[in-house]
Amino acid sequence: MITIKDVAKLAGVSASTVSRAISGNIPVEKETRDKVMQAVEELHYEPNALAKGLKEGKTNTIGLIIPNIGNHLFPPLVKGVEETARKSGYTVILCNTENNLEIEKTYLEKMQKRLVDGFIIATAREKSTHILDMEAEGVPVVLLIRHLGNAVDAVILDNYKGAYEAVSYLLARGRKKIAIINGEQELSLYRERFNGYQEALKKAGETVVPQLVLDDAFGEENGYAVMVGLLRSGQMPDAVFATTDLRAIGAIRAIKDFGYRVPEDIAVIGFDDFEFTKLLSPRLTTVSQPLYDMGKLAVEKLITIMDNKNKVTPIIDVMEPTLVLRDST
Amino acid sequence: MITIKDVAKLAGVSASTVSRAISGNIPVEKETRDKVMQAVEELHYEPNALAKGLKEGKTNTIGLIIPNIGNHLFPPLVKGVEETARKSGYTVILCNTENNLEIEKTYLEKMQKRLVDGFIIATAREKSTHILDMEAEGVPVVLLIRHLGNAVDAVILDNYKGAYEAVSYLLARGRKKIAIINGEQELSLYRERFNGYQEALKKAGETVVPQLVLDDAFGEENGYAVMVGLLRSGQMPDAVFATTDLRAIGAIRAIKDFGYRVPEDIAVIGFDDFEFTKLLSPRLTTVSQPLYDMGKLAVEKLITIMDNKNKVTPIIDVMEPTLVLRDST
DNA sequence: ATTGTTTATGAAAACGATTGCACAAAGCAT
DNA sequence: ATGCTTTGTGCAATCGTTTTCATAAACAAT
Repeated sequence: MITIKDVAKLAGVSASTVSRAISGNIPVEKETRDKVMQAVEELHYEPNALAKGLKEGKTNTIGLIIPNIGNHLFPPLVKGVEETARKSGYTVILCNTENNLEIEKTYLEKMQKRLVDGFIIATAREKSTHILDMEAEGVPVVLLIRHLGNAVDAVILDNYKGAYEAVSYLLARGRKKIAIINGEQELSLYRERFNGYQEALKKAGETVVPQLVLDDAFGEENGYAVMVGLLRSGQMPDAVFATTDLRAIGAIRAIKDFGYRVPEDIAVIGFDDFEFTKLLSPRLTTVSQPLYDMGKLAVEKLITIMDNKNKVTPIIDVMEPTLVLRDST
Repeated sequence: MITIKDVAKLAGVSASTVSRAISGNIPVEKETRDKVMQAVEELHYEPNALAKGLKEGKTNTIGLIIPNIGNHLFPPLVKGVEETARKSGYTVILCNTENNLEIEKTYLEKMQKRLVDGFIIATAREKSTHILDMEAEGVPVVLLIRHLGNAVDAVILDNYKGAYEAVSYLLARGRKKIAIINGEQELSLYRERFNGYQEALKKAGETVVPQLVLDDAFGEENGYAVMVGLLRSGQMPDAVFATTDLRAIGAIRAIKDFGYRVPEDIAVIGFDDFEFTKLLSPRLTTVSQPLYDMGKLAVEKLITIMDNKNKVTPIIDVMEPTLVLRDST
């Protein structure tokens, strides 16, 4: 491996001078600088990132913690993070936790001690004392797609608004009996989506009918199962608001299996706007999250935090969803 | 930050002893070890990864270079890599190159100097002297989904076989006029898929009719465009072999737009088995790549290479595709 | 000519870990 | 009891940087 000393020797100067010539922070005579640069070229010298990091107490690396890269939500998010980080001179270490708290903790602990300058965490747990601890210790952290009250900086979506607009749209188109297929109530994002649903109905003078509120576990399969249950029950809705595209797709499959048409008999709206959602037939109307931009913003916030030594109070940035109209409504 | 010296002081021993007690490689008296461990606990000491890496010349980190995490091919691959690496005590740094050679080179250069112990590269360029250079310099590298002749270790798919089996299946079901929607001929994987197509036809006594060979740029849009062109030309195929699921989906859209039925009038087979492919209607018959396993194998190979100081000749591992039968044939 | 500044450079001390070497204490054989 | 090995520990060097401090040279001001 070629070190700074090799360069120094070839250029006929000391290691310190090489360091100064390269960094440019401290003035070096033009002539010596040229000699150094030439030696650098000649030897293809690249400074050892480890030594540099050790000395400077900084690695220009950030850790990105996500539950599952296989979930279609995350690739755009990761892309936004990665791209923005790269453009600012940061490298990102991707950590996939499999939604396993132990793995998450291990990752955080392992990297905290100077492999990484800060974290972006996108694992959607509600209570996370270990993250609060990190924040308290002064480790730079930004949450993504989740928040821990106002205790930690975060970039989240206005879930309430997304749901409110989706349901309002259905109501405006004359739909009355609107079912909701929702997710785990422990997650605030699903509670908020439910609130949006509820408020939109209330505003229109409708009431929430309990039989049309379907709580679901996860994914396409369950969307299907739950929708089948509803159709069997005799309660025939004229629209479905699914809090996830996957649930919407499952619901559509069930509706078709029962011989009904989408959107003529039952309109369906999803949530997330997974990329492939526009390849389906009917193309899915859905609430779109600006995932790429959210990833981008999270990095920008994190960099600000890392640069600012003196801690300021956390800010929660709330991004706006967009209702994307397609053929399922 | 808590260092080994803090632990040493608290335990009343020297830093060296702490190091030895922790690593366990060198015997330490039971009693002192206990004292050390207790101090470690008490202070929540975690060794500084940078200092350790600098001293040992090893970081237990691998770099994973991919063109675009947004492409559905990559999440399963990344997952396979990440999970296997983690289980072996490695951390992975994800690098998204946007298919941009400059970004790729920058990443490789930047990380080569000891931030990373080895690389897995999944960017599908044919000529890559920079990678050959790395290999020559002794940097551990494994290629994934691509290969550079026999010069560099690689994990690839038997593209020929996948295509051969897909087309043979269509032929066995009585289809005769089989079109192929293919990708850039500069990429060997598409050349191989074409060869498989060609051979299957030949074996069945059919010949390749040039009008049915469609070369395409990329994605769903182009699959659609190219298929429209074919249907307009009056050449009516009874089956389509698309070398990518996205192309297949585009083709199906075109076929439907022309009022034909899939699979009754025209059967369609894709390639890749993107996860959402089974959510479409009709559910797509396709050639599945064992992406997760390929990522896994790549890591295993890389670790072997990194452990083995003495270089052995590169091995190209060829994985088997599987034909997944669904409703589009 | 003398002193005081400025400027460019090198030597050396960090950063936090590991490890070869030296040495003391303990164990064993004679 | 003496010498020889074994065992456990500390000291100091090392990894490749950056940066403080000191010094020498160049220059300006008296």
